[in-house]
Amino acid sequence: MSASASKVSSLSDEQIINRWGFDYYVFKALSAFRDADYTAFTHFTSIIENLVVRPVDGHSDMIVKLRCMQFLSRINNGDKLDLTFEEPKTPLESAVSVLESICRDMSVPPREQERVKQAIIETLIMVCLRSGEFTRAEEVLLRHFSDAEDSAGKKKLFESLIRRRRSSHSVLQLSSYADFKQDMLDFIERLYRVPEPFLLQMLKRSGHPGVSSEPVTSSSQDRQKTSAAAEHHGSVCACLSLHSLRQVYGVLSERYGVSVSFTQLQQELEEEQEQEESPELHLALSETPREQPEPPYAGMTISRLVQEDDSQLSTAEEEETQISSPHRIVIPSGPDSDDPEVRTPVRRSDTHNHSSECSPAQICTPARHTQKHNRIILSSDVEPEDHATSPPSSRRSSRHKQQQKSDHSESKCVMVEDDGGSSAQVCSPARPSSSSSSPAVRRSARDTQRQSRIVLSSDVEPEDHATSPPSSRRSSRHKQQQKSDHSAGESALVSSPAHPSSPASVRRSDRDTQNQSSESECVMEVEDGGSCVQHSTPARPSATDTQRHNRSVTVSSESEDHKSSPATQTPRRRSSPSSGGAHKRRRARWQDVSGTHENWSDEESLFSATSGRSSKKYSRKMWTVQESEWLKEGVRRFGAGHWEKIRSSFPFTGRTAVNLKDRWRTMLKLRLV
DNA sequence: TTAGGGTTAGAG
DNA sequence: CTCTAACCCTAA
Repeated sequence: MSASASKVSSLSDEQIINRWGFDYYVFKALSAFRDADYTAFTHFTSIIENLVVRPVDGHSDMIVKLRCMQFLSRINNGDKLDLTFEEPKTPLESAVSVLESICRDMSVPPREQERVKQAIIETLIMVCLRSGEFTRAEEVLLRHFSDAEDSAGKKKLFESLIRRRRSSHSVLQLSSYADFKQDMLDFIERLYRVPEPFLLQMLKRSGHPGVSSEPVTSSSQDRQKTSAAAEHHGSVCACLSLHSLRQVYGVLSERYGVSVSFTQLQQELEEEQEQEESPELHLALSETPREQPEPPYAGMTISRLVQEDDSQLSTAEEEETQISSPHRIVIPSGPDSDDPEVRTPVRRSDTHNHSSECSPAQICTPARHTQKHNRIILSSDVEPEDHATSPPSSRRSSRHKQQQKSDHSESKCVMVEDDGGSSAQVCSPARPSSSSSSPAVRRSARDTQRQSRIVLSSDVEPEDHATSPPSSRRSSRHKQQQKSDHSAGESALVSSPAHPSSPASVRRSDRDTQNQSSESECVMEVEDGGSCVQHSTPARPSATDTQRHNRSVTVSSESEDHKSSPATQTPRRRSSPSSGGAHKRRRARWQDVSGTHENWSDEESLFSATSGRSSKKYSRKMWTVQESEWLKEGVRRFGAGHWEKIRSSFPFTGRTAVNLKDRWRTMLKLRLV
């Protein structure tokens, strides 16, 4: 017990519940995509994006799901050439990158990978041709088009269309982008079947009418497979009859060495139930820890959990241990085999326990608590806002002053980074009334950036700067040879937040019919305006980070004298503004967040696209807090030096193992870890 | 692949 | 111009 208790306590209710929400919205997003309701899809991805900013109990399947969402978001916006998810790339090129990540993580047959990639490239070329972007089409053709024989004919055709500057051709007319989207969806679904989310199961179980239990169905899959997959993901919580349960229990207990008999167990359950209605026991499928189990699993009791794709059994052993306690039965979901999903909730007779059952309280997640907070951003929408669109631009300038200026500005929104490490964004209700009363919503609003900005930041935005074009980069640049001495300067300044590398993003204006862009009213309440793509969020610049670690670092640029030996010494945190500081700081962060970086590049946005491509050769991408968190978690989990492993265990995009290593070095230097 | 020194973008 | 986080290069 105690063990389990501690386990449970390691996760906050928010993490657990956010996880349920996450699973649910991923499921809904896929359903929407399948139904060709792309507006809804973008709305769901927006919600997900916002959700993930909060601490979430993350498991590895979360990464898989996020990748799928990223992929589909890019596909969804693939016909909008003016959008970008990653700096210079078109949405479909970004989709190819995501595809590669997916294939790396999930072992996709090379042929399939090639086929999908080729389909994406062909579509991209057609999109370019249709919109008259011949140069770009040519570029794509040369760079990515397969040299395979079977595509030689197409290549020729495209070449000729490009040469003749033809943007209409029967081939172009024939292929519909909508079909392409569905094809891509089929690919994703073949690859990873999303289990029915816990929340839906609960709803169903509670007898709520109108809940369809149908898991995602994929056109190309047979039903059987579907259900098998679902089971296997462990998340299905079907109620079994007592009889079946007994049988299943017998088999499993034998297999895993559980000595408690079913009857005993049942009695205990009943007793407990009587004593407290509380929900405690549920048999559930526990999640199998996907990667190696790290910590001791204390008791995992829980129910639910979505399991990953293939669950491996290796966990069986571990789980076994846990089983010892009578009430807690963990049944590993087996390999694909037939394991039943079990979970019965309470004895079936009492129907009403459902409710209790559902109570979150008990959910524990499986082992490794991995990243507790995954924060990812994904926005999908593109927003067509017209006018103004919030001037994206400015962000950079504001940055430095964040500290100060913030003060007066509002106080409402704050970003909280937690000290604990998780980063949370809190927004206090900044916005005024507006519709959203519910907190929940608050963030969601984000989707449109503008809104989000507004909402969240209410004031933050220094509007003024808005204009400042980021562009002003200084060209100065020749190398300074003199760098000599001080290397020191490590001042704590972490300052610069990420600067957006690119200026504003422009957002595309036309909203097309497809609805892809979600824009619309953004969802919930929020003001409708537009939405935009970038999500601004999280990224707080490093400064933030720093702070989060409590080291308060200064933001100021003042010089810190350099102490000669910087690194080691504590970079004094001097400035931290004491007292009131907190406020300010936060605000500052918030500022950053909100407006400032619109371009937190790719990374930031798992789903979002920015428009406006900047074609600079390479622009540096500042590390977001989320990325740093992942890195820390990765080091904690795998140890420093295992960069590649860490990289592949978190949804980093656009970061190489070397980048991770460099970032870690920087973090050490700054004593952020 | 990683470690570690050198280079560069870009803020102050 | 200075300074530094992010990047790059390359030996091991």
